[in-house]
Amino acid sequence: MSGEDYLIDKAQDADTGGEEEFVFESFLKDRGLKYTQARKTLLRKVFGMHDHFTAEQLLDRLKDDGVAASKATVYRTLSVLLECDLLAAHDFGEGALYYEHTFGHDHHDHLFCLHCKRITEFRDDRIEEHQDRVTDKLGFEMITHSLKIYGICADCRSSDPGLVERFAAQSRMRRPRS
Amino acid sequence: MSGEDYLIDKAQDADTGGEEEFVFESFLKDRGLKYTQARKTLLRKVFGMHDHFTAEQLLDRLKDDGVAASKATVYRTLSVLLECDLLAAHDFGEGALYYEHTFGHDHHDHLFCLHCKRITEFRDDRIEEHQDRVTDKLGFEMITHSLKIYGICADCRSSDPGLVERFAAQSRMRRPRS
DNA sequence: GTGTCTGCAAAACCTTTGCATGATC
DNA sequence: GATCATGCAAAGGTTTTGCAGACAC
Repeated sequence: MSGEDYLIDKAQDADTGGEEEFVFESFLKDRGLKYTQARKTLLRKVFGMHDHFTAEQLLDRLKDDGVAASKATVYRTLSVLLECDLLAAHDFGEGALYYEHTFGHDHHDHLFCLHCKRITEFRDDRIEEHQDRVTDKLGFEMITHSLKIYGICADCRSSDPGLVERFAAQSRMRRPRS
Repeated sequence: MSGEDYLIDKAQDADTGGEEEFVFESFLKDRGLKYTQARKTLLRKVFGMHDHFTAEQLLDRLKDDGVAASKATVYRTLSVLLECDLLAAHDFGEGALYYEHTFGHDHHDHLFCLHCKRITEFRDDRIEEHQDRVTDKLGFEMITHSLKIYGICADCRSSDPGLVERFAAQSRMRRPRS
């Protein structure tokens, strides 16, 4: 099995055909909520970010485009997008949450480079199977799960081989990764 | 393989023979830090807690015993204990961090009951092997990792079977578990 | 005695919320 | 026109930090 078999190609779903707008609008209508200009703008921006991003980064991107929205509106909109499953949030212990749009994506796990903060997605069905087995045996009903692997990516390592040791040393410091 | 094979028995290492004191004192001495009364008290309290606990819970326990320490000292001491590997911290998305003392414990993963907040430890070597395989293939140097399974434990389920559905519904709301 | 610790209160940090104003249906 | 959304600023929670006095070596 080669590395490519694990990787998830974000570019594949770069073009969703705008279907997310339909999902969002339906979700809002169903609950008597309004499809406002701010929500429209934010939805497009979020689906235009093909990496994981923080609320702050989203705010900055909006400002860059001259299409500002307030911090409160950004957080409130992200919250609605989470509820309607168009968005997922992940905590990598960096203080702020990282978001990614998920339009019918399968579950996946993450590699997080402690140096460049790059996030790589992967999926391993056998890990999933073993998780199911563990919860079955222990009588635990799984609702969700998260597997995060922290370390140094190949690019960072080749540009500075000492990184691994330095980050390993501080890995058991204040903010937890585990 | 039965459920017991996965479980980690915390009671086994309830008595460390006070060896952690030696480790802590050595660590402090090596860096020109002082083994103060507050640190001694906190170390004992931490190693007397055989479950996961938050900073707040630790503070409360200290107050109950009439042996108060300030919030600042508690946080600062926890931080030192993390550095010398006598303690580990885990974030289950509850707002505060959960700590557990680790005196030469092997790595393990966690089940977190969303209802009663009970934390169960388990270990599955095959999951670990698959993680190594993934990082190898992707050229990623793993430093640490965390696998957390969220759901409802057997006890909670038997006392209220509707819990699973209720928690599943709110699982994609604001605070992330993934 | 020098250098580190402690406690207090204030700050930091990300995120949420109250309220008056403005937009949507 | 009723209701919901927005923006601002203030509050929320946990954790960190600055500083003056107290302790350890």
